[in-house]
Amino acid sequence: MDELDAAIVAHLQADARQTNRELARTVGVAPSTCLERVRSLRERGVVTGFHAEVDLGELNRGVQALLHVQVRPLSRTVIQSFKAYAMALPEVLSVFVLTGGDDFLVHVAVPSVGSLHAFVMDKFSGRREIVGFRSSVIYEHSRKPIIEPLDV
Amino acid sequence: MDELDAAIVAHLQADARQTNRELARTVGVAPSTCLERVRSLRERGVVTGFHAEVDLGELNRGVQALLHVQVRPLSRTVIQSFKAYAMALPEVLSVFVLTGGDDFLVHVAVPSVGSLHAFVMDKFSGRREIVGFRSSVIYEHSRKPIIEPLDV
DNA sequence: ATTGAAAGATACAAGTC
DNA sequence: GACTTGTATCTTTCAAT
Repeated sequence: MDELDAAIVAHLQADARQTNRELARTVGVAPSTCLERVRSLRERGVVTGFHAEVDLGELNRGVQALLHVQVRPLSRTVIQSFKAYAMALPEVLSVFVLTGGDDFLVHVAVPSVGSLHAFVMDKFSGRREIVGFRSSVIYEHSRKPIIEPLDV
Repeated sequence: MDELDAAIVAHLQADARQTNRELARTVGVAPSTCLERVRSLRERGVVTGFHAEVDLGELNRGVQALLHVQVRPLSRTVIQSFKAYAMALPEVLSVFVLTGGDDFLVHVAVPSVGSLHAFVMDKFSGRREIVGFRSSVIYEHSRKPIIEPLDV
């Protein structure tokens, strides 16, 4: 991970579809060198994939929320099965498992506030392992476009 | 947004770097048709960009946490400036602004638990607008690879 | 709106320093 | 490890359906 690798990783996070020639010119090396570096970054697992980003509003999912869930008992089985259950729901974007093991944070995106209410009622209310529940609507979510390596 | 658009959006989320030919063959149309659909999806803002995904561990950021922050007073200025402050910190991945306006959720990735402690102390402890603070280490974060449109 | 073919640009591999 | 050159493949445009 030298300076060149870091520059390539940064530019690929910003635009994964620029041509290898363009990327090479931007970071100041020959195209073949750049291609080899990108290949190496993928093989080493630094770059894990290339993905299109979508607009949630355009996908009829303009309302986002965070669902804070507490489950019991604190067995591996309960935690794993709740996580699998949540990830299988179409409304869910991602699931955070928090240390301690009793807390989940579920990030969802749904068509409307009304459908959020229905979703919570239909998919979470009945579950016996849930002993605590709180939902917050997201007013705004800013993700950093480029994630840089931190100094050791 | 017909079936073809949905299929293209799904496949581009899974792999943004497959060739147009390959994508066309997968969804069952001619390459030129596929190219025109992708262009239209970008122009309509359904697909907002193409980005490389990186491994946080490889970037020396193997420890993730969620910082729950409450600020006061509830003025637009305080909220905006706190958000801008957080987004400018290299350790921060994303910031959620929650409805009500008093709550932020800050997603961070740092090299170690020790550096998390230092980060919280150095960057949040001193700030006068913060009236509540709680941090949770993330044991696991599963993001769904493909986000699908929901029915109206 | 979709298609097929033609023109220009690109990725990728081989060989050299 | 990086660069230059050559070839196969791809993107992109355009006239036609």
